[in-house]
Amino acid sequence: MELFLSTFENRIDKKGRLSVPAPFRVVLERRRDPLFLFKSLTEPCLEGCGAERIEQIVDAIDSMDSLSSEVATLQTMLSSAQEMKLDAEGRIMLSTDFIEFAKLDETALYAGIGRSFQIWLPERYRSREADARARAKTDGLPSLRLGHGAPRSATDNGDR
Amino acid sequence: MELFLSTFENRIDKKGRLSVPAPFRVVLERRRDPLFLFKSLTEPCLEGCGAERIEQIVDAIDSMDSLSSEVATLQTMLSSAQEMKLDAEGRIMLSTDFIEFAKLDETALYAGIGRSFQIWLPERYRSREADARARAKTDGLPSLRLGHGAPRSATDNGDR
DNA sequence: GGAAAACCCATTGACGTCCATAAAATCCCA
DNA sequence: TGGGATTTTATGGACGTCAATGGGTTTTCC
Repeated sequence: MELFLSTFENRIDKKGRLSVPAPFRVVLERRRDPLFLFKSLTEPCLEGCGAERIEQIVDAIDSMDSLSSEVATLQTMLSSAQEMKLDAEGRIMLSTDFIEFAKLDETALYAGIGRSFQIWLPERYRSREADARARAKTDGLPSLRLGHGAPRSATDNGDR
Repeated sequence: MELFLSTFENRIDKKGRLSVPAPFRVVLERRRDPLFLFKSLTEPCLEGCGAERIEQIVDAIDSMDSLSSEVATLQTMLSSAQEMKLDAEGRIMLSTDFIEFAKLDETALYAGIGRSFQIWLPERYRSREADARARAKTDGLPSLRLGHGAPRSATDNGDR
């Protein structure tokens, strides 16, 4: 598998250490990509992604008007981003800044959403999930135009 | 890593010394680049970068109409730039000019924004960050669909 | 001679590394 | 097929290292 899927709940110990789910670890190892976490711009959760996403943002900033508010927004993302090093047991250390931002306490919920994942306070995530399901019932499903999304082959290989 | 990311808060001691965050130092050392600081043109903060970036600005000036006001603006940046020498412990000495410009007092906040970083008075930075997040919630996220790779939509699609 | 800068060393607290344990999943062989 | 054995995973704690910080001493330049 090469995508982040499913959800996992793990404990955060007193030192702020948090195990990365084993299935996510194999995805990261396979991509041979460092892991970055940053604070979501729109929701009280953390987002995990690979280096290519970070580089995308850096390049976007360089090509935009440096006075635009969009640049300020992208800079906010970068300045909250941290490269996470896994210890021998596959754990990351969450800074107090991260913990407070996502309002985490003793357990964290990983939600895999394909090419990236999010980290939530479990109760908060579940209530959002319930909202989303309710909305789907009233508003119907977003149209999924499949097939034209990824014109490239499966192997992506973003080395340097 | 080769980018300036994340934020760090360090103290300015009585002598005006300020530690450069260790991750930033390794970026500079790896590029074997001296560190330059200059006053931001648009905000009350200092900007830090390597020599490479300074040369970029110089080249940009050379290729522009020397009478344009943009050139004058860029020249203003250069004229405030100082090469910073690190002491054995990785600290720089801020001139009173710099300190007054950014209105720093006891602690300074480093904000990594990719190829460069900024130095802020912590409270000032945080209020600006809050503004950016509020804007992102109402205006939506900047779309960054450039570059190569997967033509995904923006980050997480939080709004609806 | 005095102020400021460069240099050197000490402290402390955070973080990375290593090791131990328990629970769960997987394997294996009768 | 079932139950014991082995491996993997999650979690917790101990300890060493290094970054950040502060203070002191020497050097440099008016």
